[in-house]
Amino acid sequence: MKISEVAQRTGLSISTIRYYENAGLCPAVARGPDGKRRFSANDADWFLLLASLRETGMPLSQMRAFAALYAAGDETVQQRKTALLAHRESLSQRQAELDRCRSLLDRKLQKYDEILETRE
Amino acid sequence: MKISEVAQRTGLSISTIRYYENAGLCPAVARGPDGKRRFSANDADWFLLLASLRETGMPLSQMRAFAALYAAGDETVQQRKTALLAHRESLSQRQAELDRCRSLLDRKLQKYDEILETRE
DNA sequence: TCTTGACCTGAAGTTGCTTCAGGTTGGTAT
DNA sequence: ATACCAACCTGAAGCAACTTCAGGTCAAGA
Repeated sequence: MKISEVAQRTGLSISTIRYYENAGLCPAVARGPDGKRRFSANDADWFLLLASLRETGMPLSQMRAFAALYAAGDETVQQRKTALLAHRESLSQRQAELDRCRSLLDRKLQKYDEILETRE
Repeated sequence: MKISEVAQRTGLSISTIRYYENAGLCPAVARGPDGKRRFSANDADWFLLLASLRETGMPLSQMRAFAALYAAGDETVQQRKTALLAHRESLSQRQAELDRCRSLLDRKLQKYDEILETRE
């Protein structure tokens, strides 16, 4: 799979994919004889997971640690599970916070409506 | 109100508050005779709104535009309302995206569980 | 043949903060 | 009185996570 396809599937930009590889967030990606990256289906899946982790606010440093576990093979599944569980918890908090923000915005919008009505 | 109190109320750091003022995200804050910032209740409320906008992903450039409308007075209420409605919409999309990420994480966790069970 | 498009690298630029160095107050303990 | 401390100040540098840019390779199509 070409880098452009991985970008399409994951929603990451091509630059970001290269940046992530360079930052040690994935096992080294294979190259064709022309020097271009050739992604396996596994690679693509991994980048999809990375995209979700990043989107939900995991810092690169944690993602790097997670990638190291992945690279270390099946014995680390338990640790990876623990990491994901912790991250899911922090995502919940994030979502709750966003809901609080939304209701503040809603209250503000209501005030604007009152002002606009009062003014006829 | 002192800057530390505003920080407490809004969840913004003291540095961020100064940075925001400097970046033109609020009407100039009054100073005491000692040169220290003295925030009015309005100032504090404004920073609380700024905090919510930022937390929900609005870029500083948009916040600056929004602040300019605020500074321009009551005639801009309609424009501010329009801006907030648009932002609330983008927040909805963000939240939907986070939910998709969450379910991807959940599927991944399930796979981990299967691996761990299979292995007894 | 020549140009176009997709890829490559390494470096510089951007956003949104945070941290640091160095300086000024005002209140309290000695 | 004086010594000290915490809380504030400014301007500059540092940092995370990208994006953009400059310059280069290569295969395929007009």
